[in-house]
Amino acid sequence: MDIVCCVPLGVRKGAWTGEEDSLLKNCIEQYGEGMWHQIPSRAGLNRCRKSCRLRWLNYLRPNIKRGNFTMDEVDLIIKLQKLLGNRWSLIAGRLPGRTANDVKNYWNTNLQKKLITQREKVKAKTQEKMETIIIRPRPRIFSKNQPRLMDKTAIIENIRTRDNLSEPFPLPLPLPPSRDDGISWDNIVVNSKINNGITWSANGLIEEANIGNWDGKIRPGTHTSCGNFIDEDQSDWSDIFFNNVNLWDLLGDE
DNA sequence: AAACCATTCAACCGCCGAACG
DNA sequence: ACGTTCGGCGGTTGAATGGTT
Repeated sequence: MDIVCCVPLGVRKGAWTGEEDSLLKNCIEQYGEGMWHQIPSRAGLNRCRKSCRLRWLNYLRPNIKRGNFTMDEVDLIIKLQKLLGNRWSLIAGRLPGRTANDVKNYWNTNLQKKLITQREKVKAKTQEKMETIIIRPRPRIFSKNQPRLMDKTAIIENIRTRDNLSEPFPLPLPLPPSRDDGISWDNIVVNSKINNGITWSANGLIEEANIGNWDGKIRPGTHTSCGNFIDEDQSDWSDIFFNNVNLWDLLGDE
């Protein structure tokens, strides 16, 4: 085991002096990198091996690039951090002349803060949208093999039953507007346009682009908003529900 | 001019895996 | 198989510096 991070009694710590730097540099130029445990004695330094190694790698090594990070470098750091996580040595390996410590420091002092504030903004914006979305009716995709949607009579019957029994309405909620079922959607939905050319209009119609018209039937095989193809025999309530979720997710991008 | 606060970055700390005896 | 040493890494710290009041 290490002796408490290689610190025998009397070993110097803290900032390096110019004299120490030149001793270390001369030693490594003479003996080469590596064998760090031998460096302090060879160089005549009262420093631990780790301290010597760190000083060399982060400061004394030739071709170390100093100064501000360029836009390209910053861009690369962000991309690589996203890809690799906090693998600073790997990230620094892709940035000639930059050390892992430099990259890490730059990330901690600059980029992390920016990303956090950016995320907070996005989060706040999302919450704002959520509040709006919550009060909207949900557009739906209907399958003809859903028994309750086989015909409008069944729907009306379902509503009557539900109203009488005061039961919670089954998913997904609420039912789409119907032209003659007596339910007034006009108060709720007024030309609220959604993606893919699907429009809920005041008279209760879905003006469709690639989803079947609301007339109590759905044409066999329906494309969803996210490009999936639902076979007429595969669709069920959960499909409908989750497809709707996807559909409404798209609204978040507007 | 002085006190205070915020930021930067060099250096330290503790841990891990590989190599070795 | 086990213990020790070594190199390496990421997280953290704190002195130095700059900016603000």
